[in-house]
Amino acid sequence: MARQATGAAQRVAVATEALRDEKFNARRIELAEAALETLGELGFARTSLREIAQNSAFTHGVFHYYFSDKLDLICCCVRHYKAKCVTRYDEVVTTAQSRDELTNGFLAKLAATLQDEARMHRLWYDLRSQAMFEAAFRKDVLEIDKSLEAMIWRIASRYAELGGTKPASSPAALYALFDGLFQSALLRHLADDERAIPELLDEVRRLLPTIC
Amino acid sequence: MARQATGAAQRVAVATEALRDEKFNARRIELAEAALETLGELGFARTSLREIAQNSAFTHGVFHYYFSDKLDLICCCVRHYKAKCVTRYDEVVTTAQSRDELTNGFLAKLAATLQDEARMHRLWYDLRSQAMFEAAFRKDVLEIDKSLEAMIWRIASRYAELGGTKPASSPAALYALFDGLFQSALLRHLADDERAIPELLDEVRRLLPTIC
DNA sequence: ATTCATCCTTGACAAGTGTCAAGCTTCTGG
DNA sequence: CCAGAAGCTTGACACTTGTCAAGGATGAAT
Repeated sequence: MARQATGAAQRVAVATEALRDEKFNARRIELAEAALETLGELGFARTSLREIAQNSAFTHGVFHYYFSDKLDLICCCVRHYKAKCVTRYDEVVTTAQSRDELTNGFLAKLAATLQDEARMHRLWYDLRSQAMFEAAFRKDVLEIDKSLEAMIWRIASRYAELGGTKPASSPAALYALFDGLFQSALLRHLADDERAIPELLDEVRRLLPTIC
Repeated sequence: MARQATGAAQRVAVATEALRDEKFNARRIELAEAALETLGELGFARTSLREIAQNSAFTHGVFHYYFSDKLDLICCCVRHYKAKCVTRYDEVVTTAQSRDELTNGFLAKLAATLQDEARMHRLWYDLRSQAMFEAAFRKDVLEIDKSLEAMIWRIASRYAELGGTKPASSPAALYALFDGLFQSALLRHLADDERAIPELLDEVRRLLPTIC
């Protein structure tokens, strides 16, 4: 009896703790999402905890209840950002039935994200640069970079498959190429260069058959 | 007579002013160089004027004698940085008499600069990211990016010429590819990945014949 | 209804920031 | 040699920063 009661109590305790953890984590993500807004607006260098709090429903003290310090918060942001972006093209990859369809779907998503999520993209490049100075970011950043490389590779593989060929480059080179082009287009787009997006699309359209 | 004297006096005045300007500019560059040291060490976000001054032979007040504000200083740094790096491979390009010679010379310089000047390179990526947030940097950054693209194009053109062919990609795509590969290798190198540099060299050696 | 842990706010702290004015030193032209 | 300009230092300013402790609100369990 006593043993059973204890066991039940323990199970309850474990369950409630798990629930608390879940709630705790949910709030962490909520705060991280709010932080991402401000980070995307101002960049890492100019973003303070107070500014983040002001653009959220909370006050600046909360962040020290949910995060050990500023680095912890930003690491959480980076990790959360990752989950949202590495699946961007997956639907196109799985549904496309021809090279043309895949190309058009890919280019459409590319143009859309460059247009609509420019602030998140520039934040990514900002944080990746920070990782070159701040060791605490490196692990997460390198992991995301690998995920993005895999994402590009899925597109290239499928493109090759639809033409009955094999990609002509390594995953690393392919990713470097797309990332470089995207980064350059993003900078030009943010500098109000209206040719940035169309020229990126042209370049990618021309490149796809030669490298995949 | 009066006219001549006035004319001579004016010439002298003009000359001395030019001299002063030159001295003034020399000091600006000296200060910018000191600033680059600290910026390369700490990154844009963590670098303060006092920190820069402490790592130099001057005190923090000087910077407001020579620069209107912090942005002005950093813009000067960026511009100065440019001049030093866009000619990095030019000697190799002009002296190489064969594809092998050019390849080996290029790869050697690539490895050397990644090893020895990693801090300057990460600063460049940092500042290029800053330009996505801070409009004041954009003009200079875009200009440097163009110069770097031209630098890569000189290598590719010469490589093609030495084999009697034409480069198979656009200058923009080629630069994006090399920049992406370099950036990724730099991050890995800074994360103490010893395979970063050799793998970059392998990748570039493999790529050169297929794209140039 | 009371108690107690959880969640969040508030206000304060020390340290650090860019900026600038006042004044010291050094150099230069007369 | 000396006056005045140029170059540089010093110290102060207003403000922002991350951090944290004290305490109020909230909600669940007894």
